[in-house]
Amino acid sequence: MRSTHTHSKKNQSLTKNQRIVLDLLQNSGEPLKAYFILDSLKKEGLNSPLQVYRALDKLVELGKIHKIESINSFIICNNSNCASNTAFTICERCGKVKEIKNKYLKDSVSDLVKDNQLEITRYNLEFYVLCKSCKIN
Amino acid sequence: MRSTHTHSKKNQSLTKNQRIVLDLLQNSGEPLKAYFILDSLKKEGLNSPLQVYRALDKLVELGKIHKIESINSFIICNNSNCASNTAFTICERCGKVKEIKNKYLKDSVSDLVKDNQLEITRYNLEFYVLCKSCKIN
DNA sequence: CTCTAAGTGTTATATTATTACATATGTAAT
DNA sequence: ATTACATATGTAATAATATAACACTTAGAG
Ligand SMILES: [Zn+2]
Ligand SMILES: [Zn+2]
Ligand SMILES: [Zn+2]
Ligand SMILES: [Zn+2]
Repeated sequence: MRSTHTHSKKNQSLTKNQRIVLDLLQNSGEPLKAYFILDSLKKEGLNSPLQVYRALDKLVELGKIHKIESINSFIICNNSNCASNTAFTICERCGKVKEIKNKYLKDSVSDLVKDNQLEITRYNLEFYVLCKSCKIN
Repeated sequence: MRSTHTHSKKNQSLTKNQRIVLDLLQNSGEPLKAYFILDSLKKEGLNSPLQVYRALDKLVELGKIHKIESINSFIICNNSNCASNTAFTICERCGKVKEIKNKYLKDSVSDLVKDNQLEITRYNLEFYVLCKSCKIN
């Protein structure tokens, strides 16, 4: 059984623009910038920044992609359960980004913010690291 | 004993531009945007974005201020020991920002990222919340 | 004083993101 | 099939954020 059906079903309700932007991010796996996405999808019929930003906004809203704020880039969600909570490691040296997969993260981070008068609705965690290969070299 | 001396000593090595930008952020206490800072300091002699960005860069480097990535804003460090590690709560409703003061935070967050092949050099944590007063209303 | 590193002033330009508005499409009720 | 509504699209213009390049100045170390 190929994954084609599952994949298309999962993305079934997406519009054409949303789909081609999502596909690009999915195939890339890396964080991409909005104007890079625009350039890459000129041939697919995307002509203006707004078309890209609208698709990105919707995909973020759906939790299918995340925005990495400190590098103004967007990346496919690799975790499937983070909603609008994001946690990434970003290598200071090579720029490689990895989403942190830790299903207990949400509970853990809530404990960090002790003030119980606050209600955490979502979070964005950016850990700058030296990645495995950059640490060696 | 007034704090004037301590304060000026602490900022002694700052240049004129760095000082006036820092003073503005210190007096404000709120996150400010670069171009707002520029407008506010026209009368002090700041004429171009670059003058502001250069001062901001230096102050960030010195750990005296922080950049809050998700709102492209800068805020005075209210913690004095965070170096380039930042942790904020941002109210989703009113936008109020508070720096999280928790001296154990660094250790705690390191534990979150289990992969020991990674070396965390710094972090930027943005917790979106409903603040005390917004929660009530 | 001389040399150097850091900072300044200025203009221009690059990058990131939104406003405004007219048109089109999907979906559900009639 | 027609209407109504919400959502998405296409396009042009512009706003907001940030950096490059270059000539000049200042502060400190030796
Ligand atoms: Zn995710
Ligand atoms: Zn690396
Ligand atoms: Zn701080
Ligand atoms: Zn609030």
